[in-house]
Amino acid sequence: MARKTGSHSQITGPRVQQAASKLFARHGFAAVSMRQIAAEVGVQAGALYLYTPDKQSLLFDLMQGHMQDLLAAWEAQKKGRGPLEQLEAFVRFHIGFHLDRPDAVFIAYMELRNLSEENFAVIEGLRKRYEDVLEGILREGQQAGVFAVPDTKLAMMALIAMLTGVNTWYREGGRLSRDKVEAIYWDMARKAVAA
Amino acid sequence: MARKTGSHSQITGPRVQQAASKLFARHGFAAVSMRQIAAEVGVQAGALYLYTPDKQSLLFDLMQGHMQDLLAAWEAQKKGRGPLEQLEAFVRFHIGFHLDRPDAVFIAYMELRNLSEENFAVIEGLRKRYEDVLEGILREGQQAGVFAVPDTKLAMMALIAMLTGVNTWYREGGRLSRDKVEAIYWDMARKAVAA
DNA sequence: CTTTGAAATGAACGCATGTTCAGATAAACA
DNA sequence: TGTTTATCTGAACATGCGTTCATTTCAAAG
Repeated sequence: MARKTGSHSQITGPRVQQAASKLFARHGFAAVSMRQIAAEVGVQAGALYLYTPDKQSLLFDLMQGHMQDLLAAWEAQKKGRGPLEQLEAFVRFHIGFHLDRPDAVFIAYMELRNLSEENFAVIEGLRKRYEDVLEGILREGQQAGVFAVPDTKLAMMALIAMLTGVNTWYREGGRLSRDKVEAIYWDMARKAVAA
Repeated sequence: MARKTGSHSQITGPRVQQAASKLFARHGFAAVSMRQIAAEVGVQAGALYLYTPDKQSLLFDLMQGHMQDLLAAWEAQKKGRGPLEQLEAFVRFHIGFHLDRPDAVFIAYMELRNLSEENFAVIEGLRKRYEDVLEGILREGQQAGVFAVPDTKLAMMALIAMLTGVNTWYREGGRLSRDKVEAIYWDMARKAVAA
């Protein structure tokens, strides 16, 4: 048997990406085989190569797509005017975006070392662009006297780590609503950098 | 040829652990082969099984040892009296301990999913004991009115994530001294939970 | 009803994996 | 000096890996 009824490139392509994302997040890039991904899609391993040149590209495309989505979503976001309003917007945006995509976030943070040198450079560039957003907000606030951060780079790293950590413990339907979580993180972030 | 001159169990054993730690941190557990570890030690792959029953145990022993060191080091630490003093001690301890062991920390955070079910439960138990230390400090401070944290578990997670993040960017001999880094993180942590 | 071509199969490729073990070696002890 | 024993080698094992490709299938176009 070959080709199942109703299967098409436009359906299988995305399904390969979804399966890879799920399995990479669950078990790690190196621990997942092309045959496992194929089984998740319901196809033989050879068929994957209709949709990706190799396993490395599967990982890279996932990470690049995620980082581009992140930057695009931030650009599309309505921003506040002052540093405090911008910081609140950033905190809430970061948490919401990350809670919506736990698998992609996990991969983006854990699988950097499995990227080839060139691919790594591309992803790092995108990540830096995102970090620069927050660093810019902090620098502005520092100059305006609203924030007191002795080192904007350190403060940026500290805040991003704190916020991204939400993915390690938050579970939908748990003790706290998403809005409550956002509010508490925003409160902590605001106070942490406050003048 | 067999057995090199001057090789002994007491020397090779620790060297296997060191090599595994270095390579797991660099490339990830699943991506490192027993032959690579053996090559790093300067031995054939078969010889590794004189020092570990299997690859999984190598990972587990590394992680368990790290977590036990962490708990023992905290116990040995001189603690302050009030919640504020205890929090400062915890922040400085956490940063110092983590900066001293970047490889072990990396493995402990990244390779949880490569543990067997039973081994995972053990490591999670140790991790919870450490998290409970910080949560206890926060709860005490909250009751004493020194801290204002609506949810101690969330605040604990947020602080630990923020502090552990130091390992992703700090490099020895960089812009900031370790003491300066500790001081800035302590300042942010203090303000973040301040009443 | 026939032709076409995209989509998928399934077998094969060379190579690497974790692990075992009989045999070789050299240091320690008698 | 001869014997023992901890230490290590090197080959082998079954299994799985990423990737390629000739072949088969089937929906749609003519």
